Amino acid sequence: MKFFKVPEPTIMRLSLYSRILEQLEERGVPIISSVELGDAVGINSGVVRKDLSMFGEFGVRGVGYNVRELRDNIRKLLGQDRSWPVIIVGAGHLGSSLAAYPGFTQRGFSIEAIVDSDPALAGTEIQGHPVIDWAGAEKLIKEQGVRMAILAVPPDAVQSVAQRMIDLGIEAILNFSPIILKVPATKAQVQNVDLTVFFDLMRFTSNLNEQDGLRPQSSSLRGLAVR
Amino acid sequence: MKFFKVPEPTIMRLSLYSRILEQLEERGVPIISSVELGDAVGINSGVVRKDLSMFGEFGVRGVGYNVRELRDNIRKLLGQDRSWPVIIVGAGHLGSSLAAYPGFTQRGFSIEAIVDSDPALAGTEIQGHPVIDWAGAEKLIKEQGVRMAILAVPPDAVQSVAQRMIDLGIEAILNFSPIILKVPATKAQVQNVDLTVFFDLMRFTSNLNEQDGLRPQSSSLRGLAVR
DNA sequence: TAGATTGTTAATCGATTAACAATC
DNA sequence: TAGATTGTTAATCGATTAACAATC
Repeated sequence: MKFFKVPEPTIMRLSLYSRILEQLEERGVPIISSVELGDAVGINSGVVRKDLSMFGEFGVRGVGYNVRELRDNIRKLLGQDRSWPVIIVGAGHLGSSLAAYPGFTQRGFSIEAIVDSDPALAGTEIQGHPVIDWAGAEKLIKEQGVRMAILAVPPDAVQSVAQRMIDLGIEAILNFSPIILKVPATKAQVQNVDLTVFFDLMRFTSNLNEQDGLRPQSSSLRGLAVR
Repeated sequence: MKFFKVPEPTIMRLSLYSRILEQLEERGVPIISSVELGDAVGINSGVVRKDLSMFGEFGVRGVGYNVRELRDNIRKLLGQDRSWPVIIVGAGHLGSSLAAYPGFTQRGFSIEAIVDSDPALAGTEIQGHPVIDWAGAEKLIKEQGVRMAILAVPPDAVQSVAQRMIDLGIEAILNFSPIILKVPATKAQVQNVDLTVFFDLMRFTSNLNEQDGLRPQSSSLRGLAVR
């Protein structure tokens, strides 16, 4: 088999295309052009064609892309065509919220369990999902072939928890804890979703506007040197 | 005043530096070099120096950066030195979870209220935060000088909700709804936090590994053409 | 065939990395 | 002064955009 590097932005956009195509399919739209698809996700049509051409030739010149066909292909590429078992680590605020989030199920994941080190929690349920201890986690991961873990543990525990998960065979980690988790790419793929960074990004604009009393004016982020 | 463009990645890293410096300050570390700071957030030291030099000269050649001083400067740049009022739109699953998330308060935000269009909810409380209607929102935003809104509404409502918020004077939006919100940058700054994209990013790896029975081997994302 | 749109190549842009003079 | 580390410039890398031949 022949592998090639795929830019992360490309995969993120495939995810967006997938969602748009799903909507088009529901509305019964048979064909879409790269221009229309690009407009729908706010990007240049060339990017759409380039992204798709990395994985095959899905379109028909002079015509466009068959919506259902393209949707099916992208679903397959992203693994959206079946349900994936995941395990959540951490039964705190964030972990519980994630467990309650219907988006997981809607997007083809099934939350097998929530792991927590607190012995008082093992055996209970959160939103219908069993809370288990680490011994239970090992068993579950092996038996169910769980490949993905979602981390929502205190910052100081993240690194060791990740290591533990990798040792149990986990190969993809989505880290919601406010710390940049570093793991060799040969061990597992890690995605950090650091909400505090997004908060700061949002605040930067307002803070800057306040400093000079301006409303946003430029089309990109501006800076102001410390006086 | 002289403004200049700031790359978004730079601001995201400033957020990370800020957190590391906070920890160093707590531990009583007086000085840090760009190499150490870079290591802490997993990047090259040159990036650290370049990021910082955009806003001023914070270091001492041959010595490094004074931790407390640098922390204070970055806090000021990001607006972390005071509390910012925010408003959450949408009292559903996601909105409620966000309202319950202690990270907002910890990182210097105060949730003034949750707006919802359901008249049955107005007047109630979620996690101690009042749920209000749109009339209430208008009043609150004006009176409290709220500049930021966090959107957690159904996809089909996002665009109109954003417009409404901008009309009320909101200048920075953090959109958690699974849709790419598009707003002219002259109107407001928008950050999209599309969780489903992260899910797909995580799954892509596992899906690919499954297709050839491999464990992750390369240092970057790989692709496999549709056969 | 004429018009349209893909797949792909070349040109541009921007961010990261490497290197080093300035200087504590 | 000698050693260290910054601030900054030049070189590299990678992604986006523009352009167009291929082709339905």
